[in-house]
Amino acid sequence: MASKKPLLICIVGPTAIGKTSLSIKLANAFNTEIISADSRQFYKEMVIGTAVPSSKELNAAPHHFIQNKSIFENYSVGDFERDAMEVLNTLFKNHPIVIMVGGSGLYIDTIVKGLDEFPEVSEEIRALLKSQFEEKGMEFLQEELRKVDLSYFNEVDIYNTQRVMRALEVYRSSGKPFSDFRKNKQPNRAFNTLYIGLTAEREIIYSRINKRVDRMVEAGLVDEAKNLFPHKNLNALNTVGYKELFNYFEGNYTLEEAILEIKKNTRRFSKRQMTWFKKNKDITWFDYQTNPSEIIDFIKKALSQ
RNA sequence: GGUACCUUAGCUCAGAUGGUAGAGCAACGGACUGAAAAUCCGUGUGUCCCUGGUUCGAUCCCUGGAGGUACCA
Repeated sequence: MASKKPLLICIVGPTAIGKTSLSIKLANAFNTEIISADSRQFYKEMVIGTAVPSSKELNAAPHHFIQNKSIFENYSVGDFERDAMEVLNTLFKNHPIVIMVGGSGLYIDTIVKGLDEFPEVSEEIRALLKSQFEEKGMEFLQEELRKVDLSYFNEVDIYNTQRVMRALEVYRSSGKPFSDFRKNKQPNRAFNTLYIGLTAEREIIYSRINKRVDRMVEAGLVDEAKNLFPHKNLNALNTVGYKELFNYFEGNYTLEEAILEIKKNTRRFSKRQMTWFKKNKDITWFDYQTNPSEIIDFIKKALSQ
């Protein structure tokens, strides 16, 4: 490689495709460590439903950002960018290559491409927006956004409450329109990136998902969710595999229905993941059955160029 | 074997005095800058069982089949 920059290998792909297993093999092959970019595997209270790597897998290679947070903490992409960049920079001091795996496209992009800087938003501002939305409805928020940030108003899906509220909380915190902060600047990262994508035909992905959900239930997912049920309103628990079981506990579904819903929502999730990754033309895709040694050779070849 | 009813989208079903069809679910496509496993937007994908007939025109009516369900034997 011409430059002396270290290399971040990003392993991406839909859920249940085998990213964890590949990442460990690559970490061992290149004698390095793994950064997880998975917005749910952070949380130590969720184990079965998030398909966290097993203790055997965790012992096979050093992992970062696995079960290092609690569902009672608020954790966001911005926090992840700060924390992960710090770990990454430390790792690069001793490792020319680091592996990052994850199914959360935004989290991957955040490390590779960076986020723009946005102001801090206080809990009070967020809470007020929420209550205004509940009392006065979406039109009220849309109207404010139209007045203070016409540019973003025209761009955003104004029926997406999360987006509209986000833009308004930034405006109310800073007095400046949200679109002013969206500079889309590409930070100069001190590393190169190589994307490895794992994929398969839709039918295969879906059948792997269905089987994995069955295995999760056998492994005790229902009990795990039952213990978390009292905290069901926490953001971190708005998660496939848990929210459907909360509905079962509340009597809205039978257990069988809840399990079918988990499978369906996981399928839809995997489709959204693919939509995100398809846009990224830098990803080299491999079939999920590809022998890891073939992928290792591919990386070595890329390194030598 | 007889009688009745049924056969329309991947599934469950609706429908038009005859003008090639539509709901729910599933599925599919897309967006994405601190909630992202979240949130939001968009899309009917069809040999209307087969076969002759009547008709300008049949998925609809008539003939004859095939398959299914129920009841009677």
